[in-house]
Amino acid sequence: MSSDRRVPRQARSRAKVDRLVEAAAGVLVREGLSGFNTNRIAVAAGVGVGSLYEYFPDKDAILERIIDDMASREAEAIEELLESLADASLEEVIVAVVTQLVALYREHLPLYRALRGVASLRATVGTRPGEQRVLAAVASLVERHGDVLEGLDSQRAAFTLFHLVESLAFQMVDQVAETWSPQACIHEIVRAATGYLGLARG
Amino acid sequence: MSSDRRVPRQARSRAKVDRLVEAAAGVLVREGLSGFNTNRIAVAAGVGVGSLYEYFPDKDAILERIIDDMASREAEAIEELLESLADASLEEVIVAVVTQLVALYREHLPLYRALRGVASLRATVGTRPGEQRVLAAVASLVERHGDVLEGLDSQRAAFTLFHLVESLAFQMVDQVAETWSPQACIHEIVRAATGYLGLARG
DNA sequence: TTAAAACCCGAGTAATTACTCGGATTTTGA
DNA sequence: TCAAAATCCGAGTAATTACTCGGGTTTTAA
Repeated sequence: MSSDRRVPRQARSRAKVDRLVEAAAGVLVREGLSGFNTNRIAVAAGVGVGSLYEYFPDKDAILERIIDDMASREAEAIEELLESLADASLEEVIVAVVTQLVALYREHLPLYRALRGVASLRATVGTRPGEQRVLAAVASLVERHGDVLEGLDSQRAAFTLFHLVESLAFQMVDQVAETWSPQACIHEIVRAATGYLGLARG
Repeated sequence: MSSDRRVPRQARSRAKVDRLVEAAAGVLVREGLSGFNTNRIAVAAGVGVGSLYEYFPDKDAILERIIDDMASREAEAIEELLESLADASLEEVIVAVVTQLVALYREHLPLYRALRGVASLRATVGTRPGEQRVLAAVASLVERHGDVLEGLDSQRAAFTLFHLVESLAFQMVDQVAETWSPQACIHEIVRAATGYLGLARG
């Protein structure tokens, strides 16, 4: 399960590991998965290959680390937003989350493009702790607004709502963000989410 | 652009190419992308490596072929369904398409799992002719039901609707089909789709 | 001060693998 | 019938690359 490699204790080595992860992400973006090799990563990070293997048991561990970092950053952003909007209406929360997600994807589009494919290739799809936590937060959001919602199982609704928003946000940023305005993207996704929940007005 | 390799003319070689593609898909499913190598594919197909390279310029071309085959099969299935339901109500069409898609993913889940990741890694995402045709068909569907729909741009709605349905269908089959019944999956997706379109009843 | 611990390194190795090539076999069409 | 075209093949090659290892440098703490 856990890495059998050295844990960086000194500031020097901790910084090096960070550089390594960042450089690796850059390599993945620039060279693609087929160009993602440890020698290149080491060079890009200005580090010897040996050092890389001091801290990562194998190539895959670096990839895993990149994915985990991104996933937990995204999860944290959403969780924070949900917390800070604990008293807002459901519509407001949805608009805020969608806006945030679209902005996030736009900002880091190349990396997300690369990671989407890579991540869905792994065995651990859907079992990342970050995703589980977000799902739980969304479920509690749904429960808290149970009065406006009718007969929705909060677990199910959370799954549907989360994947609905996330998938659409990525697809739009990835494929039509050049054509559609960000507002248009957000509007479409919000319409889908509120529509699913039955919040839409005539 | 186009392959500079031999085009199979005799029945023998056409059958061989088919066996090759099928075997390659099997290798991808069983061994993953990292085990997807031409030598193994050739053995699995009961064919010499040399023969493989008679008909495919490189390894990537086989992968491309597998993806294209799957994508066009899916596109054709949807197009046929849309045609055969030209006179049905919008709800009926949506239920039918969602049902079909969920069934399709369930039937070939391992291959779809493998291909989703691989496909989204390619440069040609979103530009497959099959997808373009489906998008056009959905747009025309939306236009035909313009009376029930209000102020929806058919191009935009087609994109949103299509990706909404396809992403949710895959995610559900992939992650919760063991937990939820197929009916539950279909219900959730249909609710999202009709909700987006504003067809939901009070 | 100094030994131990932490850190750094990159040439080298062993394994993998995409793809070629030259020649054998089969099919076709005149 | 027979030459040209199509097909088949798999040992071999050149390139790539994950990872090790032995030895060096820096930091820590007693």
